[in-house]
Amino acid sequence: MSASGQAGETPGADKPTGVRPGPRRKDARRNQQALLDAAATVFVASGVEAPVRDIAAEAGVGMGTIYRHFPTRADLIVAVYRHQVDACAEAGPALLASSRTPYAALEQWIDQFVDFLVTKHGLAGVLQSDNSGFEALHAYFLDRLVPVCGELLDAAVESGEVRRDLADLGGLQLMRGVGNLCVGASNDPSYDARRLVAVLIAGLRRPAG
Amino acid sequence: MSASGQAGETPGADKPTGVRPGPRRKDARRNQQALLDAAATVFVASGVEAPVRDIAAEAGVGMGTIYRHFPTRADLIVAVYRHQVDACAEAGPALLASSRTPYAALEQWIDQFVDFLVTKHGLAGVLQSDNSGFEALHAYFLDRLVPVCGELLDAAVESGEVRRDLADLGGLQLMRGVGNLCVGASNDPSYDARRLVAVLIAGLRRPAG
DNA sequence: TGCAAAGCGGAACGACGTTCCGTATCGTCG
DNA sequence: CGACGATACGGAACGTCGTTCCGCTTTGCA
Repeated sequence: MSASGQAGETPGADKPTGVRPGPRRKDARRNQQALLDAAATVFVASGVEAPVRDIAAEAGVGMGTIYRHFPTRADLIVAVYRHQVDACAEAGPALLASSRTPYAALEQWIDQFVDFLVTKHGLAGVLQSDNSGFEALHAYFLDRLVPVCGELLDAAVESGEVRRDLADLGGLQLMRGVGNLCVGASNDPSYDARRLVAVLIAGLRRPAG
Repeated sequence: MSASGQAGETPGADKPTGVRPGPRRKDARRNQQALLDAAATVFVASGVEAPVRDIAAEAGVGMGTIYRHFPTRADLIVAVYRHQVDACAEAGPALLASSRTPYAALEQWIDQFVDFLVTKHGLAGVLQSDNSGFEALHAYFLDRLVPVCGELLDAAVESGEVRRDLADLGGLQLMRGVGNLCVGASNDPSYDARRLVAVLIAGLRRPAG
């Protein structure tokens, strides 16, 4: 099941973040880093849907190299944004501890997530499962973030701030909804994803005071 | 209304929507209809993102023919779903007149719109502006539906059911939000777009009674 | 220093949207 | 009724994309 398939190879169970067993050879390691840098640059300039060739060119490597290090573009995207995703995941419990109420924590966490998505051109558009070849990206983002989101949601239900009939909505659906609302947000200044997400989150709330 | 691009060819500026200016020659008219039927069939079978060649093959025509009748795939999609879009547009004022409150009308109208989107595989995914070459589709759907949605929203604000601070949200943003929430809904049974849309619409409501 | 193994570049492939143009068909006018 | 120009047709061809493949180069170890 291709649990990981990220930069290096992590055969066993997944190790959360952190150390990756880089390639054995020095030039390979250097190219891998060049690829990551180039991808980050190109993603900022042209969005995450930029042609693979552009990234290879920016890094000064051939097509074979890019695909050996990152079997699919999704793996590259995951590698580039991995630490930001991890930061977002780790922010969840922290917010839950520091905020006044679970709902406030959920609000802030979603805000942070939306910021992340909106900042990266086209990232949200690629999070949809109907796209082809992005299972890895999907898998990583979701595996990492869904449990956090689910916990926040559950806590907010438990505290009575969120409608009980939404208890079974689940972190996955909420995240997909939020992600979907962010699609196209970076391209069109007349579309305010943050505002719509805020409306969605407001809709979770229990009606009467 | 109508800014553009529909079935036939538009030599100069725009042409009024609604009536098809069928081609002058009989075989042309026949092929155009065959294309529409084929497209409808293929869209149901493979989604609206099906390759143009598949549609041409299903219709038994060549590539040139399909592009002469429908300069871009978006025009074909618009032509196929035009009457459903029109029906949706016309349902707006009717619901406003027949429902107990403007908010109820808005709810029902959105429901109908979501049904439409979810039923067509991948249609929602194509409504995003970040995709290429779908301006025509975007233009038609939006030109037709946005004013209706805006009216319903305005009425619901006016009646005090919807938060006043959302008065300037506009039909466009609300529709884009709803459309975005429907992305990928047909492919993944675990994602309930209708439910999330309901949450979004609930979020429009004024909080305390 | 030699020699696998590991890694590299980029040509090549297939799918796609779209364009182009030689040919076939239509409908009209003589 | 039989041409003849306009109209429409088919499908090959082009450019772009993601991805694969393979002959060559580099590396690191003995």
